[in-house]
Amino acid sequence: MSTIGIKELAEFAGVSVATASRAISNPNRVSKVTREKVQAAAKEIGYTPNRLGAGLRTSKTGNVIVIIPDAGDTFNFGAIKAIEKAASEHGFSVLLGDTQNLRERELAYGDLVRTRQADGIIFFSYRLPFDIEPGQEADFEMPPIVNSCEDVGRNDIPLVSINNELAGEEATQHLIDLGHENIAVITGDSNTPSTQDRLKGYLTALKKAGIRKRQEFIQEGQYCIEQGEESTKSLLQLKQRPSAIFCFSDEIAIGCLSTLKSAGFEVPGDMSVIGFDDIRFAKYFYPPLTTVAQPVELIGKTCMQVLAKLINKQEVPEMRIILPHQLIVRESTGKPR
Amino acid sequence: MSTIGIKELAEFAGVSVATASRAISNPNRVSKVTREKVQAAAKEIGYTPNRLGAGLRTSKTGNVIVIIPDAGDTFNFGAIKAIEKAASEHGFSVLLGDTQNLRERELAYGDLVRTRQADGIIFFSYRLPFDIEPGQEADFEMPPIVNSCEDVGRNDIPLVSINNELAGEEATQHLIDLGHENIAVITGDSNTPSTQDRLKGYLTALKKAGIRKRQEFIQEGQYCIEQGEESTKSLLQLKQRPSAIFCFSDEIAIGCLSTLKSAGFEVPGDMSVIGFDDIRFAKYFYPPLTTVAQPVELIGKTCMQVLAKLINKQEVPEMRIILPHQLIVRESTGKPR
DNA sequence: GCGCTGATGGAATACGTTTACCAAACTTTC
DNA sequence: GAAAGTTTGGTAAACGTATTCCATCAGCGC
Repeated sequence: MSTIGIKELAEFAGVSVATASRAISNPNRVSKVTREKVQAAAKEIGYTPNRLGAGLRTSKTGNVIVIIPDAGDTFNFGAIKAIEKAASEHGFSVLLGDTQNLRERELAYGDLVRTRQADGIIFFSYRLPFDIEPGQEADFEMPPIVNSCEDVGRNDIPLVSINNELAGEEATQHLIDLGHENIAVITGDSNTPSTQDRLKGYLTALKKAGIRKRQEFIQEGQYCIEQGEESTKSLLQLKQRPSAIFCFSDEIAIGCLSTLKSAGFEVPGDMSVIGFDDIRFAKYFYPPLTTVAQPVELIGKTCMQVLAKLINKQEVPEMRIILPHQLIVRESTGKPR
Repeated sequence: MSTIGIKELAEFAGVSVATASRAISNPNRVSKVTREKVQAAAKEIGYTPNRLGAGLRTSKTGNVIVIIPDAGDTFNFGAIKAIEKAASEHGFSVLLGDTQNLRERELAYGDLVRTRQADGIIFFSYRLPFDIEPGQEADFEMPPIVNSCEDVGRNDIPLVSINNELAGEEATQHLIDLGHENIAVITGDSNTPSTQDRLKGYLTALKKAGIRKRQEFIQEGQYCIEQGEESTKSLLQLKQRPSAIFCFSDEIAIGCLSTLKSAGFEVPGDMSVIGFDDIRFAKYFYPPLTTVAQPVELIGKTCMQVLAKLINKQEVPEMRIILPHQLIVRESTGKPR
């Protein structure tokens, strides 16, 4: 059972191998007549090009790898989905690289482009998926790679993100505007630039309003529901309790709301809660969650556009693309009692 | 800048190409001494095998494609994540194929194994990602493929699923046990076997309890939040309203709960609600959601195990693997008023 | 020393495609 | 009808690897 390759196709269509190849993968270098003839023949004998063979020749796989600490996180996954959509429009397939925050897995996925399983990388981690010292120059040629949502601070790698600091400030300001003075935060992983920046923004807002920072109001954590529960419990045990909590992700807010409810606190009556991300469940929370929306669709699309440019060795006009966020006021925030 | 291939590696390590290749990709066909020597050399000169070249030779890519109608759905995504984890343990990478229920995209992703971009397929759709008439024999050799969660009813393709009919019956029975007689359902896509089976189970439970089926209590829909909202509104407008709603997915239940709340209904006081899937948010709903848990981790792991067997041309002992579901009673169901 | 086993070397082939090269044929334009 | 341009054919090389074939060699038990 010999497989049908391009030689068989060429023979069947009555053209040369060269022409057959041109007709399949470079349709405009061939006359319309032959193109259609070849394509019809391909359909008839059931020819499908072997991308491995082609890839070996052209050094392209048509895959991009998305490296992400926790693909299960709703915000992260929204971004992946958006990337997948954009990728397929660009003719790429996406490989999923869920690292569970393990360095070993980050490196393994980062290797996929060196081993020619992928043409490029989009990563959502706060560290590069290569063995490079943070400040250092790379001692190898950097593959096509874009940095999304977490700014690793390299100016040789394009960044696609929102302005987390400003967003953090605005969220805090919203609470201040409502009259809150005792505002706690539950952060994400303090290694991540996103958390660091949002925290900066929070502090800036407090300072501008002349509100003293209280260390016990800053609960450092992880971007997950369980963290929201735990940190909220800690906050409720404080002698001087906050009247508002700024959760650095909507998942944290889920845990926070749930814990508040169990403890008999009314939201926003007894406690205002604001989230971050605007995941698609946010408006279905009880109460519907005030949050800072990140434009996931746009983030995904932009990442893929930039990556495609990099892969095709085109100029990337802007290395730091800052996309707009938006404060979405729903019903989980209100005036303090 | 010549790339370093296996020739260079062999030369550097002082062995033949054959031995170098054996040491890298078939470690037990070579003595420990040489194996370590070669691997050390590989590390030193930074050799990484080109999987394209290897793949071309071996006809293996190391990728599997997961084809799924809506990867954003929390249940679906849980399964993908589990597959990804299992895949990486088996040495595979996973390609993400979100079809948005478009036939064209299903076929495109199904083609990935013919074009040798993937070695196998796991699909969550109710139709095969190939052009085959439903009842027909395939006129080509079926690639390694496993059918997950939606039984397409082919005995030449392994199925990994729960028993949806039984699960549907048990969920309904739970409501009956609580004393409900007016039980509505909001289904998923009525093309899907999962919805068809759950519906069968629902009807069986009613019948066994001697409760008459009411057509207006059966709201056909989609597995999404918006459907939950819309169908719940319809149900609330009925002259004779149900006292309990069985939502065929937790996402539907989110929409349902939200609409009930807006309409001033207490859950479970005025209306009991039960979901399906036990997505990780289910227990954080208000009230925490009674639901039927699907073992997503196990589903993902099992799919990958079976697929790996298929890819390695090993015997698959069982073509229909039915995994256990579990009714999880939380606080969204109770006795009718 | 003999025969046996297991490890290795050297050379060559195949996987399926793209593309460069050059020549030939065909089409359009003036 | 000639010149210029476009399309095609034929051939061959290249991409990087695994693997086969056979020969060789080292080590080992007897």
